Amino acid sequence: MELFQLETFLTVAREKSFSRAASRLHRTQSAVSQTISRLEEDLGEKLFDRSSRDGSLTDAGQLLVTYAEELLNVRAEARDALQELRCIKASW
Amino acid sequence: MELFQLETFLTVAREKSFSRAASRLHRTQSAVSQTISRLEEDLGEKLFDRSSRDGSLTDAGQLLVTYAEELLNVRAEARDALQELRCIKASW
DNA sequence: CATAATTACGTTCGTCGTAACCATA
DNA sequence: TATGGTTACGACGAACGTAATTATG
Repeated sequence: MELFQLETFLTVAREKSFSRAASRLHRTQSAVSQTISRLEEDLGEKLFDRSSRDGSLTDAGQLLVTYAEELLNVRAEARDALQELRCIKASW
Repeated sequence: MELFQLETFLTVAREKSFSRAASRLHRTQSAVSQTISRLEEDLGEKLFDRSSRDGSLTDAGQLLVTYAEELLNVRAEARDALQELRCIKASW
């Protein structure tokens, strides 16, 4: 479970579509599909229900959304904090 | 900035040594060194002060510790939650 | 049938270990 | 000079895109 995979997962979950997620991520449908497959394999859980093509999440998928959001938010905070530190040090 | 890299970083920071971190992570010194180098390159910041060999953190390194801890904790929570879901579903 | 997702294939990039190298206490 | 960290090198795995395939509405 890496942040790159979670970013992909969350984009698909939000767009409710592999193809729209791919477009938003500037990747191909194929790449997104492969990344999600690897994440599912790693977790041992399907995250999306492929039977209906409306991009609906499984139970595990729904559960993961919240954690994925938090993880990506914290990473963003970390980046901001580092940037802030750079600014402070530059003004020395 | 990926969780794999942060796990490596945090282990080095806690052990205050690349070699002890490597041992704990069941990797070689070299692998740990390379992973840290890539992370530093990605962030555009040195995280450890190599001049003194006591494994001391730079300002950026100290700042990152807190975020790295939180990120790894949240991932652990996510894994626990998924496991819990599996147990619940198994009892159906 | 048209659109969405998966699979196959070759390429690229990050991590790995081994081994050689550099540095410092 | 012994120990800790880095660099060079080749191997492996995960990501990529293209293109062919499958499946669903």
